[in-house]
Amino acid sequence: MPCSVQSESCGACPNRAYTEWRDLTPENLAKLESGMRPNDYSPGEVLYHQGDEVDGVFCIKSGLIGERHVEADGHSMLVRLHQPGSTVGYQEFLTKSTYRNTAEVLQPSHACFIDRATITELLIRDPSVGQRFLQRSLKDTEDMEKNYVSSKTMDLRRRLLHLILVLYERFGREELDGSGFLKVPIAKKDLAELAGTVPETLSRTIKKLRTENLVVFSGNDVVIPDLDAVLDEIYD
Amino acid sequence: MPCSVQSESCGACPNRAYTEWRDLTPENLAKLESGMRPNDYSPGEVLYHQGDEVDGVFCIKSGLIGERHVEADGHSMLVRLHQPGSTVGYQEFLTKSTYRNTAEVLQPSHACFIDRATITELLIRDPSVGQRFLQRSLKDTEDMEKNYVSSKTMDLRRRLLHLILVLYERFGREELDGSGFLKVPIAKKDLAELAGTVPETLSRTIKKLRTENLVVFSGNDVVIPDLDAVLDEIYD
DNA sequence: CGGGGGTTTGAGTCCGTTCAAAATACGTGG
DNA sequence: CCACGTATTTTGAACGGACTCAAACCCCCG
Repeated sequence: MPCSVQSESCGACPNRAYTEWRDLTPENLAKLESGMRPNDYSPGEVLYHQGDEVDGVFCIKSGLIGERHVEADGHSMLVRLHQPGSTVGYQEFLTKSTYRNTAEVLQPSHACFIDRATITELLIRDPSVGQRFLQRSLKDTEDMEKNYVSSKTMDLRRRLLHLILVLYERFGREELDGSGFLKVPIAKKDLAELAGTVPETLSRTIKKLRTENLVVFSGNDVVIPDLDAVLDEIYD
Repeated sequence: MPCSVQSESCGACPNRAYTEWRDLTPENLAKLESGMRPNDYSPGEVLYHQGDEVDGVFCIKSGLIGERHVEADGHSMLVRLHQPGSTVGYQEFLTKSTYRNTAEVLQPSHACFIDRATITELLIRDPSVGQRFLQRSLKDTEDMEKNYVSSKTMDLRRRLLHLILVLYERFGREELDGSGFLKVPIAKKDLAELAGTVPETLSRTIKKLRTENLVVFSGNDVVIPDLDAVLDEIYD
């Protein structure tokens, strides 16, 4: 169960500079703080379910959230990941629709729920909020468009290499010897859904990458001996 | 070659109610009109090329425009279609990037080019413009997300049926006998790219749909004997 | 009437899926 | 700390949807 926290300062939030609230005046920041509800979440919990009525958004302070879409036939896929600083559910909020996906906690997370009234008020008080959401939405469209194009023009091997590189940029670090190290923050099952495939095929592809010494998995730890070699593979 | 038209009134444009300029005051509307340049375009012409520097947007008055993405390896795909009322290139304009795709004229079209200075000015003068672009971007993200999910969870047959239904809503009409009629406004080659496949496979799928009397193509004329039957096929 | 692009048909191939089972990792209680 | 049961991951074999390559066809336009 989510464990409620008494009070919390958005002004002191380390992610504020990356959120849509970054330009708020102290006064409006106070309004935001008074209208939001911070919570701790454990992996497996959901912030909201696909199809639910929208009553606010979630601002991620720490951890990792995934948006999962499930089809009527049971097919499931991870649509995108949300890191600290990301506002989850803003799309559906701003279009006044129901949630398209289920927001699932993938790593222990701390997130703040912001209710409808507060966001609406802030959108009115400060036009920068709407502008930030516009920039965010433009980015999301671009990402999804690239995803779509990739899914049609690249085979799984290249898509996976690309995904690994994206994850490396977010969660990895370079070692002293120049190789890359990465702890994949999600289960193989979810990694498969993110890459647009099934666990079996992912497993085989990973195996092939290991034999070629391009990307070496051991559990969820990944070593990339030669980053440039991976880049060469992806970009023709 | 585009043929320049002397003057044109945005206030009298039949699509204005569907554009991002719908809320402009007469004064700002005059600003828009003075800063835009109307043109006629023939099929095959391009409004801009993938990779070009962005210097404005195109507002479609009539006709049909397609956004085509070409990969380094020659793979090409139609990303989306633009009908009258749509503003083409706004994404790249607002993100100050280069064009992601090539905007290609698919049907004889009339479009107005609006330069950077004019849009920037209007965005400052009237906040409703930014809000409209936000709503537009949210819709584009949703569309592309649905595209992406469909491409992974539905086979070509269902995707094509879905696409035909979308085209029917835009370009088709119901006949007296209750059947649907549709003139597909693009070549099969482009239809294939839009459906995320190649012409050969599209042709085979169309053939199968005809033998089942679900969707009957003859050239680019399409008859849908039973719309409900198609809907049943798509949704489980 | 003769190109020439677009469309269709045919045959073969491959990438990725499905189904099934083995192997491994993991959490929990003894 | 180890044993056990469960979930995840891996491996194996077979299938299938969509692609590729190649050729025939067709329709439109000069």
